[in-house]
Amino acid sequence: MSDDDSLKVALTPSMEAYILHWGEMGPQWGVNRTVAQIHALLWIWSEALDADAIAATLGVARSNVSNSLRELRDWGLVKPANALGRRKELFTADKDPWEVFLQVLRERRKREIEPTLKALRGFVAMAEKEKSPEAAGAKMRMLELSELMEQLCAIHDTASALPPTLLRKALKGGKFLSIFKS
Amino acid sequence: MSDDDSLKVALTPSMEAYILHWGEMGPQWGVNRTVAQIHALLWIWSEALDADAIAATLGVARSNVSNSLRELRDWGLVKPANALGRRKELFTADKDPWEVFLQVLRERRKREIEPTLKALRGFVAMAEKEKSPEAAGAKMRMLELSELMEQLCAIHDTASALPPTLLRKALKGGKFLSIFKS
DNA sequence: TGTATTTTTCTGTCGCTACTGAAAATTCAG
DNA sequence: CTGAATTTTCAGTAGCGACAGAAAAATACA
Repeated sequence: MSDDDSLKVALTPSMEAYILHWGEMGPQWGVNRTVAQIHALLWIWSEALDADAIAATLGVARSNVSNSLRELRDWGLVKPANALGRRKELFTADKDPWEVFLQVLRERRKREIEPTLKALRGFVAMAEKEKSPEAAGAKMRMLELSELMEQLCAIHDTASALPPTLLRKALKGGKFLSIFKS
Repeated sequence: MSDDDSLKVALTPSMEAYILHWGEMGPQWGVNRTVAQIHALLWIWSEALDADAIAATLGVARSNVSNSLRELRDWGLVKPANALGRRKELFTADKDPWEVFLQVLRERRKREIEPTLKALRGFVAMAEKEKSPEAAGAKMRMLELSELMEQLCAIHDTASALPPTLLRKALKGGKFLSIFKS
């Protein structure tokens, strides 16, 4: 583990608690502990960090950090911060919670919702040819489910077409209440 | 495995495809394959099923079904259907996709969002006492994050206070567009 | 109350993923 | 171009969760 303490970053107790908590939440949302912890660290820590510092601070293998950082980059949650005159590459995470949230939404939609929707349409097509009495109800339900997903996508499209500040104000101010009043 | 085929339910190809797909999505959302498959089966199949039929149809151990059903009941996604003059207990899943979606939302909020929010408030309190320059930014971010979560909860509260039909119509009709126009 | 049926709990196994440490590849300085 | 610094890939390990099958408990019936 060769923890090279000299590279470790001095976490305050609250930071450490936050990182640990985040690390435990990760698996429940489909990312592993290390990935979640690294994101938590880069999010909570004001300056950009290099991979060795991350490894030392979290007490995980350097190679683990390398792989996890790639995953985080694939999620669009971490980006390399160019290191002026610095040999090692630095990384940062977007600090704005809303931005992070929306990015996760975008990515999950792309990875899970869209493919599932596509598959679902295929299943409905298959079900067209199935003449058993059971098949009818199943087809209907799958159709309803795909419609639900389409509606959610439509909402997401609308919301993400707006300038972010506007979106945030609309949600903060409780203006969204008005949709339901009619 | 003693697959007792006589209990197996006759899935159509589209049903089978759906169940398999759902089983693969499960792990990405924090439920294991069997749990996801059982829910898919009970959702797609019009009639209630007993545990043995489920085990035979999916080709998994009876005990596995027992445990998975409990988990699904904890999630509020499956309920026992009382079996008139029937020895074995039967189970069904709510068929309405919207209802399922909202139930998952409720449950995840209770299990993950609320506790995290609570923890987060604790971390912010801890951070109050930390006088390092790094701590200030971290505290602010944690506060912002907790505010984001509160806002999402508020939206959820509002939406779930409505009669379900009304909610659905509001979202279907694209009325939600209006929030953002101002 | 005893017996048959069904469900749950328990224990051990297997498989998969996360993770480490080492080796290979890449990047950069001189 | 050469060698040091750094990052990525690779192969092996370990730990954990999912799962099967057996044993125990609960439930229904007579």
